[in-house]
Amino acid sequence: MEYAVRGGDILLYTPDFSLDETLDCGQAFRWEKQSGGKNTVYRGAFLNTELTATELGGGEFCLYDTDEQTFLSVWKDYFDLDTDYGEIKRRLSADKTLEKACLYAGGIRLLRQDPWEALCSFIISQNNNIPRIKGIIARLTGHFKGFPTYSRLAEETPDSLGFLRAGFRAKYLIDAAQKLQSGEVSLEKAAACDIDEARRELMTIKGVGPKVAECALLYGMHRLQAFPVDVWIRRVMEKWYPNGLPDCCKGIEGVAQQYLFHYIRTADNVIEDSRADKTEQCCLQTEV
DNA sequence: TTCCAGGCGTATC
DNA sequence: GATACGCATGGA
Repeated sequence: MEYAVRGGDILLYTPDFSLDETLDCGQAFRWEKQSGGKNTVYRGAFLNTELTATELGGGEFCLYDTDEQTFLSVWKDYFDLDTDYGEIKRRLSADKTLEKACLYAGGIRLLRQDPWEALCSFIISQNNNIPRIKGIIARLTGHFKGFPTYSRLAEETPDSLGFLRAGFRAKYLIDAAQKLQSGEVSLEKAAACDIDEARRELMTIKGVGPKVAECALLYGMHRLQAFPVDVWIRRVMEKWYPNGLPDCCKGIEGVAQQYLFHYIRTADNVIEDSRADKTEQCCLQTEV
C-alpha cells in the first residue's frame, strides 16, 4: 500500500481492492453508491467519521476531503490496508472452488468495523433484506446524528425507536445496549477472549443467535476464524463442501466465507447451477 | 395476494 | 436436541 496527499484528498495505491466488491458485499450497510459521473463514488462512514471515495482504476483510489492523520488513524485500519490479500488468496486457492471465488471477486477485503456498530447492524439484519437493513441504519444514524453509543441507545424504548421501523428487532437493540452499558457483556473482552466463550457471551443478548454472534465477531472484531452460516453459505457447504471446509481455510474461515458468499450470490453461472439443483430437488420431492 | 429477506425466541415433544 | 411457528416491515 502506498499513498500520497493531494490537496485535501488522499491518493491511495493498493492491489487486491475493489470498492464495489468490498462495500457492496453484505458486510457493511452504511455505504451508498452515488450514481452518475465517470467513476462510481461511495459515501459512507466509520462511526462518526464520514468519507467519500472513488476507484480510479489500476489499483488507484481517491479518498476525498480527508487528511493524512485521519487516513492513517481511521481508514488505513478500516480498509485493512496493511493485510496482504494476495497472500490470503494464494493460500485459499489451493481449493478449486475457492480459487474460482477469489478470481471472481478478488477485490474483497474484510473491513475492520466498529464492534458495537457491527453488532447492531447484524441484529437488524435478521430475517431482513439488505435494502431495508440499510434504510433502518440510515434512519438510526440520521436521528442520532451519527451512530449512537450503546449508552445513548440504552435510554430508548421500543416505542421511542418506532421511527426506525425496525419491527421486532428494536427491543433486541435495546437489550444489547443495556447489557453493554451494565457491563454484563463486554465487546472488548469478546474481541480478545477464547472465541467459544465470546460466542456464548454474545448470545446472552436477546436477538443474538449463532449467526449474528458470528457476524459480530468477524466483521466487528476481525476474528477471522468466525464463520457465519446463512442460507447462502449453507448452499455453498451442501454444494461444494459436504465434508467441511478444506484445510487451506484454517484460521481464516471468515475470509473464505466472504469470497464464497459473494461468489454464490452473484456469479451468474453459479446461481444458475444452484437454481438447477433447487428445481431438481423440487421435482424429486414432487415425484415422491 | 402471497412470498421472501445474511434469524431468533418460544413452545412442544 | 430437534422441529414448527410467529414475528414487523416493505418490496417483488
